[in-house]
Amino acid sequence: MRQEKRKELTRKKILEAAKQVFLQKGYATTRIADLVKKSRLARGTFYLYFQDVEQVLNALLQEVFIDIQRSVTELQVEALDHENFKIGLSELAKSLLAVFQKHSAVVGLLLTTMNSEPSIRVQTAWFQELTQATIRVMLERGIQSGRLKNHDPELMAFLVMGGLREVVTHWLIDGRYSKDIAVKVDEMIAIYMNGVERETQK
Amino acid sequence: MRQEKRKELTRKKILEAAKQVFLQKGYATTRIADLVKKSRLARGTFYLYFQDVEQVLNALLQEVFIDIQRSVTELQVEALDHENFKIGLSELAKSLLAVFQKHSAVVGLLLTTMNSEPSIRVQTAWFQELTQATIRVMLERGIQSGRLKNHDPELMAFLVMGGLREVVTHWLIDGRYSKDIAVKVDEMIAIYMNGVERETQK
Amino acid sequence: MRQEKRKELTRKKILEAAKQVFLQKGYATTRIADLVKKSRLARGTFYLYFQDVEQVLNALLQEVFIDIQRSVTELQVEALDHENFKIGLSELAKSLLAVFQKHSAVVGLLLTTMNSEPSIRVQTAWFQELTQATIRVMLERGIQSGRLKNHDPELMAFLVMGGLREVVTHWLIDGRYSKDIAVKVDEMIAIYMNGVERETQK
Amino acid sequence: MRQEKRKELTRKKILEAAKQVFLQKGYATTRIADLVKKSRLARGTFYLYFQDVEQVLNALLQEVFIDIQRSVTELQVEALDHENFKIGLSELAKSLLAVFQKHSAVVGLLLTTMNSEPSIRVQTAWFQELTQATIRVMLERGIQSGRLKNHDPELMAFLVMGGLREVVTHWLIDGRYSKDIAVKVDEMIAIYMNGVERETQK
DNA sequence: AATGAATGAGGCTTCATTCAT
DNA sequence: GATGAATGAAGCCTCATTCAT
Repeated sequence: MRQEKRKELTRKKILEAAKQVFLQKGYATTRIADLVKKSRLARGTFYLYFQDVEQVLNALLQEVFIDIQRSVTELQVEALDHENFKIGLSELAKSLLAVFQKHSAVVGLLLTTMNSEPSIRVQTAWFQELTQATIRVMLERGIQSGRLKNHDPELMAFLVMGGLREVVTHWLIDGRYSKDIAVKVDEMIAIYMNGVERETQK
Repeated sequence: MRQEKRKELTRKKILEAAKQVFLQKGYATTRIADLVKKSRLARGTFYLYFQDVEQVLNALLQEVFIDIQRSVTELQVEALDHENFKIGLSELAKSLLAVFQKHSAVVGLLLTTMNSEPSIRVQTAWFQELTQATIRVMLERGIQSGRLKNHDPELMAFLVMGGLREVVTHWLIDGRYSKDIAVKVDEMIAIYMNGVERETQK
Repeated sequence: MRQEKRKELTRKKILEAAKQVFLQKGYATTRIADLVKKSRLARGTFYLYFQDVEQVLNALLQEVFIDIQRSVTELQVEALDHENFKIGLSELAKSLLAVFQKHSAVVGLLLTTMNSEPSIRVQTAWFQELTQATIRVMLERGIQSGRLKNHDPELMAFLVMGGLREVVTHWLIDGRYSKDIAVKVDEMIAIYMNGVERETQK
Repeated sequence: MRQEKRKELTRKKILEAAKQVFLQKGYATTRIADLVKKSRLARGTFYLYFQDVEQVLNALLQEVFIDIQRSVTELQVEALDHENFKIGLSELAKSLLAVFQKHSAVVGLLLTTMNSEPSIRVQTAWFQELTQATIRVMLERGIQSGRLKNHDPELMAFLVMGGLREVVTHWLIDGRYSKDIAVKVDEMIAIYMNGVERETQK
């Protein structure tokens, strides 16, 4: 009982240290020695909980995975059934942003590592797939219900995914849009929904 | 001089080897040993040309930088003056894609490394900035001339940049859209220009 | 703690190995590999205690520094107050020789390295200065008390220092004067005190 | 004929470069690359004249050896036969100093390297021996002729040798006694001849 | 459980040396 | 003769991993 708690605490220490170190010097250059030093544990202790740095990264990603997945699946249904599609989308996006902000360090990590090493891409594939799938499903339903134009759902998913990542990256990592991120999200939706071209000859 | 040629050849050997190795095992895990093995040179020879692996990456990026910059600046003017804005955009995009395809390995590298480690982000900042600037200029002129809606140019630049990167990544790295990339580009432009929402109650 | 003792032991092992290796092949050509081989430790272990070979040399010199300084300062006072100046000097010299003999390997090292590379001269400057200062102080007091002629104390210090080093070098390194070093020291003192010229026309 | 001169010139270039480099960064850390760079010759050219850095050192020492030996042997005879022994000594010393000054860079090198590495000690042994022998011979003759006290000639040679080296080192390397070196030499002789102790009870 | 000293494989870097031009 | 690109052995250093305490 006591042991259990203590073990959990030590594990947390490592994860917390990792978050900070990854943020400071990046995942690729982080050594076990860095984690051990930051967490103020002994070198050997690390190996009682993780095999290597990658496992620590995965553990961190795991944490956010659950939250992101829940937020997406719960809201997806509501969003689609919403009489006003745009408002539904907006809510989905904002709920997602709230999760991102809660785990900002790890999400930042996710965004910067997901496209780097082949070995890591595997670990972040779930995020890619989850996002892709969510967007595709929404688009397909929108097309079926006649509310959306008949564009290639996959292509559209790529665009939204990429745009979202770019904006979130600047938001979380560069400290852009500190407060008015919600406004920007609505602008994003407006652009994707109605485009930027003025309807001249109307 | 014969020597001069030989030097140039050796340098090329290293760069060529690096392209292949980076592609295969990713930049972050590439060792000098990998490069000298692939290029079939002696360990010491590497140091006559580069200090470390990062310098090799930079040399590769440098090559494409010139081509990309030229392609963008040359066509930008034409695109903007084109009577049909969309066709101009399409041509700009396709010309850019041609450059990307010519340097596909390095551009793939650029796309995967640009958002990773802090140290590398510095090296790829030019690409970010060039793309951002190009898109912003075009948008701002479009807004001024009344052809485009008054959206935040920076936000729009992020969206296009992100979407483009996502699509190009799947194209170059995953082998998606092998042939019909041109079609997809036009679809991308259509989406950004006119949005995906159907104008129902018109 | 057990650990503490073990650490101290390992450090000692390295220092002991260094003493032997320096003696055998000289400081300048000693490699870390030599030290780990002689001390029968792993390559990496060396770096837990020292950064490079120079640090090992400094650690060794540090040890003797303390002993030499103590022996010199303690006896200096007595020597000067001695009614018979020469006997006082003799005792000071012999006490110094005892310290030299105790640390013969390191003192030999000190004598051979002190005038070599610029980088090392810095490390042995304390010895130069200590010796210089000691001799100067003694001379100046001797001059003031009227017991010594009014020669340039610095010059005199150089002569004694040089002579002492030469003799000690031959004693410690070449194995000269194995037993009668004490006799020779008294002869040195006699020479410095009364000169070698016969007082002919007295 | 032409070739001969050219060869000699190239050799000189290397030796001159070596003098400067040795002076700047010390003998032990001087690399062939340093000599090649300073002499503005090609790497391969070096090997047409010398095998390694030690050979260059030896060549430099060789030059001074001849001058020193001549100066010593020529003057030795005169000095000993001089009716005033002290004046003879003084002239010998000053003539030696003139040679030292002429070759100051190399003599400085000689003084700093002669007691370092075992391998180099061999190369500078001639200097040790020459000086020792000269001093011993002079002392022995002085003793025989009744002008000098009956001290151990070898010991005395060590003292003079050491003192001389110390003073010359400070003169050549540290820039001490820039002008009044001659005065100091006479003071040295006075000390060795008559000692520093005042003849109180006379 | 936790510790941290010790290990040695693996990667980095320098530099003497060769050899084709 | 002179050149300097290429070489690879030798030394340096880091760091994941083990293990006795």
